[in-house]
Amino acid sequence: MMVFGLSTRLLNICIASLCKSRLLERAEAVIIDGIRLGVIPDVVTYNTLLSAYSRFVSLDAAYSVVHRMKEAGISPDVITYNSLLSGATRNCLLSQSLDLFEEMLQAGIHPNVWSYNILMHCFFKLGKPDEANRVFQDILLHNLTPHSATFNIMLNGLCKNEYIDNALMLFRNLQHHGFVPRLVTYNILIHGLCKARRLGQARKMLKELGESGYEPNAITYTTVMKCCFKFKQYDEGLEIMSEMKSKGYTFDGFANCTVVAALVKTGRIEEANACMEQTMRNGIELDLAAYNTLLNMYCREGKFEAAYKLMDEIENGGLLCDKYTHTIIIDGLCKAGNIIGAEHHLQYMKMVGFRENLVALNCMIDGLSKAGQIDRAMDLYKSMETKDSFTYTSLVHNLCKVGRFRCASKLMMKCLRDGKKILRATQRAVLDGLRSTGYTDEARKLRWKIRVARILR
DNA sequence: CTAGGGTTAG
Repeated sequence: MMVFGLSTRLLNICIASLCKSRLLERAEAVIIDGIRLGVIPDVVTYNTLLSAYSRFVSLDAAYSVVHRMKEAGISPDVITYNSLLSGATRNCLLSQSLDLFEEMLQAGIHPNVWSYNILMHCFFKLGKPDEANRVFQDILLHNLTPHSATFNIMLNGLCKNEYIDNALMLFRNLQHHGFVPRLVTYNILIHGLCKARRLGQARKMLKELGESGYEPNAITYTTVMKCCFKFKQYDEGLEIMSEMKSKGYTFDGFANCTVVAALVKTGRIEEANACMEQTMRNGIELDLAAYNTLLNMYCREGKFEAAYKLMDEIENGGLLCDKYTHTIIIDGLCKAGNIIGAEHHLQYMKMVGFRENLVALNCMIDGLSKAGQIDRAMDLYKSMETKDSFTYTSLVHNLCKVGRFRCASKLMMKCLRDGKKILRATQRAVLDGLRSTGYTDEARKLRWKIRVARILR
């Protein structure tokens, strides 16, 4: 008995290590060998295997382990259910999660704090913060000791459901009761603040993070950086980028795309080049999004030959150019004043099977209007299935530039009726234009419409 | 077992 117990423990250690390295087939083989030698797998063995299948393979594969363990006469325990629950929640099979929870209760298995943690997470994913909060209260009422993850899940869920103020309040309250935030906690709140455009508070939280003795990690940096770029605070974002670099963090593929795109957008081509090269030196392979980023860089430099060559390389390397690739080329050609080339590429895009692409057409509209072909831009606009605020802003802006204020005004009214917003500067250009050319009534009418639209929104 | 993710247009 003693020998068996010990052997099963050893088996489990071995299985855990194989599972951790995702060597599931080897793990299965070891279990079979073990049985042959008389080592009986227990609930821990199956749970370990199940959790790995759920994480690395599929939920169905995890269920088949449950089936096998039941056949072997072993009853699922709370950990079995928690693994299934977290798998279902991770895969957004939320009703399945709720069913599993119910099933667990029916089977007479008492949920532990992790079961409740996952359930909370599930309710947040469902967009039901009230239900999640009820679970949170349940944890406290059932005298289950909350784990620090319990609080982090709660805070994250509140942030994701746009209850950032509640999250902050809970955070302060918890701190007051002795909760020691972890780095994750700060990252959660900083992301929430960034998303809510509260950059000042995000900055303060970043400072607090430092004062608590933590060092921002790569996640902290990329969160804040991305947020700066999103709100067009490029200098600030780039400053964070260099701070991140100076701390010795390197970019992964995702961060690299964000940074290079921002550098290109702000005309810092040299730096963009350097960044791209550094990332490649770090052994990160370029995928399609990275190629697209590089392609955009070539276009902005006017290196169209290099751009076309890169497109060939992409497709020869087994990747397929996507709508981003083609749109980047079309926009690049437009910006370089090569309208004919851009139109050709638009045709080509259609030919290789892409359906009408709003962004590509918007680029075309902008290109045509800037190249003095505003009537053709208007024709294109009329032929479009869908329009958005870019379409309107681009046309209205360029109509103003050539002094066609009444046409611009009409288009803007249509835009407002469509419920699309238009850049403030462009609105002003139309109003000023109408007034300066004597159409004060029209200006007044337009102003009224703008106000109404603002109230309705 | 919770935190960030990339690329295009005004």
